[in-house]
Order: sequence, then structure tokens, then C-alpha cells
Amino acid sequence: MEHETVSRNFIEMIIDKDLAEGHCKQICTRFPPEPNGYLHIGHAKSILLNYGLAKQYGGIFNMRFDDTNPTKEKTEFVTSILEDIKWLGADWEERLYFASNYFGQMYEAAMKLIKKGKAYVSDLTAEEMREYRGTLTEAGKEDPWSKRSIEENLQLFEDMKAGKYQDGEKVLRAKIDMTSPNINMRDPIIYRVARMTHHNTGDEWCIYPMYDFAHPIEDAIEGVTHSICTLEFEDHRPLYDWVVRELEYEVPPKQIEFAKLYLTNVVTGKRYIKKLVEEQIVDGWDDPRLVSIAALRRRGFTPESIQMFVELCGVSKSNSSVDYAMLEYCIREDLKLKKSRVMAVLDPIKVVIDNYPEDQVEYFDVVNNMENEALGTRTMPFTRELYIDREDFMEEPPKKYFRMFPGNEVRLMHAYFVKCESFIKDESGKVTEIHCTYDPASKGGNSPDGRKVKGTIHWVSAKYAKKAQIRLYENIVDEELGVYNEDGSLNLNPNSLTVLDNCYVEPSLEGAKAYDSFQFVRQGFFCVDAKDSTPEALVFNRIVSLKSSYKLPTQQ
RNA sequence: UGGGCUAUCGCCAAGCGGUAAGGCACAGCACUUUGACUGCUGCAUUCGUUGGUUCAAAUCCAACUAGCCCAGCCA
Repeated sequence: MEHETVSRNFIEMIIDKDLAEGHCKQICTRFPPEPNGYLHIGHAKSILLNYGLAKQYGGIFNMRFDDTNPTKEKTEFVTSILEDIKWLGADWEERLYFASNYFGQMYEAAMKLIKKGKAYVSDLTAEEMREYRGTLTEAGKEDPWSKRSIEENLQLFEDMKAGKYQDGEKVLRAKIDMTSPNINMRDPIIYRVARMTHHNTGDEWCIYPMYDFAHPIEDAIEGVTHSICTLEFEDHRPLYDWVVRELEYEVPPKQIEFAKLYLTNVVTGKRYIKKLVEEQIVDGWDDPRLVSIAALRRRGFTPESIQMFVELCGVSKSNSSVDYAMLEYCIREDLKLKKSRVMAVLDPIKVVIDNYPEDQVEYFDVVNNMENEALGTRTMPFTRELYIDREDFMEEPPKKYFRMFPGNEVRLMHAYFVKCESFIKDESGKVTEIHCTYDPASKGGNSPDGRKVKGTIHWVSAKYAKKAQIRLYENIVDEELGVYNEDGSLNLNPNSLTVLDNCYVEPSLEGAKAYDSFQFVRQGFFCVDAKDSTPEALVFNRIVSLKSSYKLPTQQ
């Protein structure tokens, strides 16, 4: 008997209970973004959570644009959002909805409220409205217009719809309780006049519903059972429930709030990103140094890695900020068995194998991924002159350094054992060339006499390697390092982009100008820049990171 | 000074009255055709604080404390 106790998060517990008590027989969730910007890693959590829950419970997942404010929304964003969600793997099938398509029903709902004496038209100006609303500690005052008759309200609201009033001239308010300690319940505005062309409904409407009124209606219309949103809407739940109750929906949808996903070491604030993009400090909203979904894609993250990340983070109600290292772990984990481990030399030093015939070329079969045979092999040319990485050679090695140094024998991965005999320095003392001898018997990387070598290093043929430019991207800012100035402006991380012009990659990567510009995701993952190709992650053979690069023994 | 929410290891996060899961990070050892990966080991006598109830509390009660959210005709 298996009796593993998979712990359930608090949302699953609510759903279990609702299902058990018969509040619904099948669950329905939704992802309801406003099309006013690009999706970022935080949205991924919501998307995957909603989609995952529906899937897990054999329910339904809807895609819905919450486009009730024409002043902020654009079709451009609709397209990009859809693309990102599709890429993430959430499938809404044929259920793509727009809140704006429910404007008719929302209008009817408002009329119903008026008829019930639960809503009225107010002539208060925005400033007056604010005064009457009270403050956090003082109750609000009754709206002088709240006493209008139902007939008058009906007429006025129709007039609002008919375009008889200018923006801000009149609004429709729900009649609830001006003295409520919850400001959202102090006769909230549910409809306002906005003479503006809507991205979906054009000029059909000049009045638009407010979020608090529209959202529960949208959910109810679609049969959403569990309306999952973020913590800041907790205070709005009483209003959500009020709308659902007053409109007398058969199966009342339920709002559940969870904590947003924050990441350490990145900038997620829309206003900052907007500024970076506008000032052209970054390459656009999908600049790899950002954490928009599109940026992550360009960076080489896979949908699977994001899914894993979101799962690992869990769901709760406590505000938290997840360590960026967790995201890196997920992409490493996903890619390590999926991808070939390629060789690239970032900072080359020439190696000459003195006893290797000048014009000889050998082609070695190289295993793409030692841990996954299915990935097969590729061929790499080996010649007398090679490049290795500068960090793989030391003139005077410290203790326990087992890469190349004078007199030491190392393995050139998949090729031969070589022994460093000498090296040449230029005037400045920089090593420019290393001379080695190779052991022909060690072909393929093993010595027949069984002698072991402690170090194995990567290499490329100087003759056949492809020159490449590699860009090393770092997250653009680090909040914890005081990236924000006191006035709120941003300090850029000067190392956020390092361009390495003198790199060499193995010739198997040839064939695309795309490879001229690698992106670099920390810890050994490269990605072809997505600007002119589909992003594709490559795994570099040396996991380049603080974690693995040789650390000098600390002085004691 | 009103209301709502949250508080368990450096970071996430289980736990739902019976004596602190797991992951990331970190450290050590082993293994290794890259020092990665993998494997093993270590990592909260303690759950924001203080009291109380109980044979027994991270879990129940009370009072504090800290953080987040709310006064858009934004979502």
C-alpha cells in the first residue's frame, strides 16, 4: 500500500472541501490579465497555478482579458500575452474570453442593482468623492445624491450610456455602507463615463464598469468556481461577494487570494522596467537581463524549467521573495539531460602540441551528453594548434590545482593526454602560447597503461573553431545592493552586460549567424540570441560559475 | 490612531494538540572524460514575543511586536 502524504496547499484544501460539500461538481479557473503590458515571471505563477489546478482536478481553465479600462489597454499586449501563455504551456483550448464582450450583461446587471435600490447615480466630482469617502480612520459621509429615486437613477444611468454626460460628470455607485471600516465598501463606484475608443468594442460604449463590479460578473458568466487572485484584493472580497449576492447568481464564484511571487536580485517593478526600456538602457521589454517571460525565453529558460520553478516555490499567503538561485537550479535541472554539452572557449590561449604533425587533422567522435546516450555523438576536429581557456592554465599553480601547468599532464576532453612543456609570455607578462606534447596512445582520452590524470579540460581546434561573440548577461540590478537611489531612480549594474569578442566555439555550432551572439545564462548555459532565431539553450561543457571555478585555498 | 492579511533554518515551504517534512543555498566526504553531474553526510532542542489552557502546544486562548495591503471615476 502506498500511503505517501503529498501535502496540499491551502487552495487545494479549499477546493477539496468545496467539491466534497457539493458547492460545485467541476472546478473552473481562469487567468485574467489586463492587456496593459508584458507578462513577467510573477504572472507565470498565476497562470501555471490556475491552469495546473484545473488540470489536476479535471476542471476547466479559461483565458480572459480583463479589459474594462480602455485608457490603458492595447491589442499589442493581447497578442504578446497570448504568445507567452502558450509558450508556458497553459492551454485554454477554445475558451478565450474578453470581459469587454460582457459589457451588455454588465449594463443589465447594473440596471438590476438600480431597480433593487442598491445603486445610484452620483454627481459628485472626483475631489468631492474623495472627501466624502473619509479616511482610513474616519468614516465616510453619505453621498447627497444617494437619495434619488429608482426611476431617476434608471433614467440617469441610461443617459450616461447614451452619452449625455462628459467624463467624470456622473458615476454609478453601489449603495452599501459609507461608514464601513473597509473603504472598498463605502459606496464604491461601479460605472464611470470614459469617452474613449476601446481596443475591442471600439466606440460602442462610453461607460465602462469598474474592476470590482466587473470581475465577479465575468467569473459568474463563465462559471468560474474559484477566482484566484493576489493578496492585495483581499479587502475587495466582501465587495466581490456583495456583487455576487445582489445579482443572485446560481453558482456563486469564490475569490481566493495568494501571495505574489517576488524574486531576489531582479527588478520587476513596471515603472522601472518602463524607464529602462524608454531610455533605451535595455534592448526592450524582452532584454535578457529582465525577467519578463519573453526575456526568460531569450535567455534560454524552457517552459518546463519555469513550471518546475513555480511548483518548487509553492503557494501560500505570506509575502516572500524567492532566491534567484532557485530559478537557476530549475533550468540546470531541466537542461542537463536534454542538451548536448558543447565546448566553447571564452578567453583563449593558444596551445601548440609540438609532437603533433603539422598538417594532420583527426576527427573525434564526441559524446553529446555523457548522461544521456540518446543524444548521440558529434564530431570535433583536432589539430596541432588549439585554444583552451585562460583559466585552465596557471604558471604557478596553487595547491590542488589540477588543470594545466608546466610539467603537468591533463586530458583534453575526448581527445588526448597532453603535458605542458613550456609557455611564452609577452612583454606585459601575459601568457600567449603554451607548448605541450601529447601521448598518441591516449587517443580518445584514456591511457592504455592505466595512468590517471586529474584534470580534464575543454578545447577547440584553432584552425576549425568558429569565432564568436558571447554576451554575458547578469540581472540588471540587485535591490539588496542598493540599486535604488534614495530618490527612487535606478543604479545600473555596470556588469549587467559583458561582451566577449574573442571567443571560439566548436565548429559543430556553425551554420548560423545566430551563433555569433550567444547569450549567457549563469552556470554554464548558453542560449542563442532569439532576435533572429528561435531561442535554443546550449549547455557549455564547463559549468562556468562561482560554484565550480577553481577557488584558491583560503589563507588560514 | 480604522480595517484586512502575514509571521516555522540564509531563501521558499510542510505542519491543522502528540513531541519540527522537503527543496534551494551552504559545508564536508566519495565518485567523475572538466572541480559539473551523481551519491552520502551535516545544517531550527525550536516555530515573531510574553503569558495562559493542557499529561502534552508551532498547532488552542490572550496580550503584545514586526511586515505587507487599502483612502484611483486603475486592475
